Amino acid sequence: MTKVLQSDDPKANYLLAALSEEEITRLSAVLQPVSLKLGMVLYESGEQLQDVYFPTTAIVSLLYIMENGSTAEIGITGNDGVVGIALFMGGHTTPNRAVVQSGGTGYRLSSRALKAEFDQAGIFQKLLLLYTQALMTQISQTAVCNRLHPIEKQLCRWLLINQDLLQHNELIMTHELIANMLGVRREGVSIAAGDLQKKGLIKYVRGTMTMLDRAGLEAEVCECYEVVRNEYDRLLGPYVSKFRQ
Amino acid sequence: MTKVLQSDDPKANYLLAALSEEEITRLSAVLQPVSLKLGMVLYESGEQLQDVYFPTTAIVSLLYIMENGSTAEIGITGNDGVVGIALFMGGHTTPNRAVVQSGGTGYRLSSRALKAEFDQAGIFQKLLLLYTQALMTQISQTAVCNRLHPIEKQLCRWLLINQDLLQHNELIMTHELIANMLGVRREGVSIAAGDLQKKGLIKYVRGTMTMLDRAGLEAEVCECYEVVRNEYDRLLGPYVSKFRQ
DNA sequence: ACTTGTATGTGCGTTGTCGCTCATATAAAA
DNA sequence: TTTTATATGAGCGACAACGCACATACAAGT
Repeated sequence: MTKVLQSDDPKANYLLAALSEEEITRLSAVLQPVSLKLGMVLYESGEQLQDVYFPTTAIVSLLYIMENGSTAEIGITGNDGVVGIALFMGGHTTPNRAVVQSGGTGYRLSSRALKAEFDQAGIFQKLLLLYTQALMTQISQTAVCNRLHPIEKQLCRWLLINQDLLQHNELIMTHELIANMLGVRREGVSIAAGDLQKKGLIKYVRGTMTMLDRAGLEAEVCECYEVVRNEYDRLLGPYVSKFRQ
Repeated sequence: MTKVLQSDDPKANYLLAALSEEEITRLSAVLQPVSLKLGMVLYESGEQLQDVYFPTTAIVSLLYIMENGSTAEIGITGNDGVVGIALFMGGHTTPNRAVVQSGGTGYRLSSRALKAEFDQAGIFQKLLLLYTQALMTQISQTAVCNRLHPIEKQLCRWLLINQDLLQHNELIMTHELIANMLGVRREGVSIAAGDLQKKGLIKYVRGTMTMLDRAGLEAEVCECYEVVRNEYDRLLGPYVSKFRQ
């Protein structure tokens, strides 16, 4: 596999792109470009974090694992945020797992460097805290959505969120894996996906799913999608708006 | 209604109790004791927050309100935490409502005073961020619990959480209100509560519910309760352990 | 070409929760 | 005491999601 990192740039991550000149020069000395491969575990539930990650093209899923082994996604981070919040929040770990859901690139920052920069109390700190709040909204909305909305709506939401973070419309993902994310049965996903395909909104074959009609998906999705997106824009829009289309 | 505030003390709130001498003297000049009455709305969804609240005997519920009016609780704060996280996270507001679920007392801190103290980057800041992380765990677990566990288990969890924050075993709360918290039908709560009552774990009459057998409830509850509690203890235990029994 | 592994489709019966309606019981107000 | 409001109990049918079992279809390797 060839190194694709040269075409990348820290500014592909919205948070890094919004830093001051001073901060970005300080950080670029310690930011390490990394290839985040599909399935890679960035941190395990309960395990002390060593680094935070700023995805650029990769998408990382925050997964909750129950005692009986069933899983559910509580949040998704791409180039809109940072993975490893527990490091600057002070907990050093969290009871969830971070898994690369869509392979790509990102930047790694060591715990030490992160704390040093965080304690400068500049824009960096501000952005990290704002992103954390945005993530809380995402998690909250997931809680509510799980409670009140049918699988098909949730699948739409999940697809739209992923499309926002992807640079393209193709998702390498089986129904089985999606089911693990949504915390439902594989069959449930197959049926919902089958419906969406009949409606012409998506198409899929053996592990790849393509979003065909974004407007159509937005018409199907529950309010939860927009609430989270609007809140992200409200919180971070002033800093990153120029980078979102 | 008589003022009951004289018997109260900021140190009844775990976070305030864990501050340094210096911090607490600085803050006690600006902390205002307040009576938090049942049903009082501390902030509305989307409304700019003016103050944060440190409950002492009151319990505050973080409620999510859907477009169709249905509600669901995403978190609960009592004397273990602080209400109004959006103020120091930088968002100034959040898409949820904070309602007093159990009347009592607390301390109010103005936005200005909060920010001033937060920016001192002392224990106060550290505790607020740690509590925020604990709250994220609570919200995450709610998301997962909503997805995977039946109403009766969730009711057990909700009762235990409340008991932890109460100084007694009696909850002034109708099935209808509990249903709004859990985001389920009133009948669902009635049936679950009826079951628990048959098992002798609780008893209730018209708007008051009494926890009779804590060990029994702990035997019934899903893992979600303990995960959240353990994570709180892990994060804040070093600072507040002496104040929890 | 054939086998094997994996992805998706389909069809059960079961359960939990839903929305609805109405009955009953208790508390508060008149 | 009587009336009124509110809290809880109970009984429908409907439906979404469950767990399970198995069929089919496609892909990769031998």
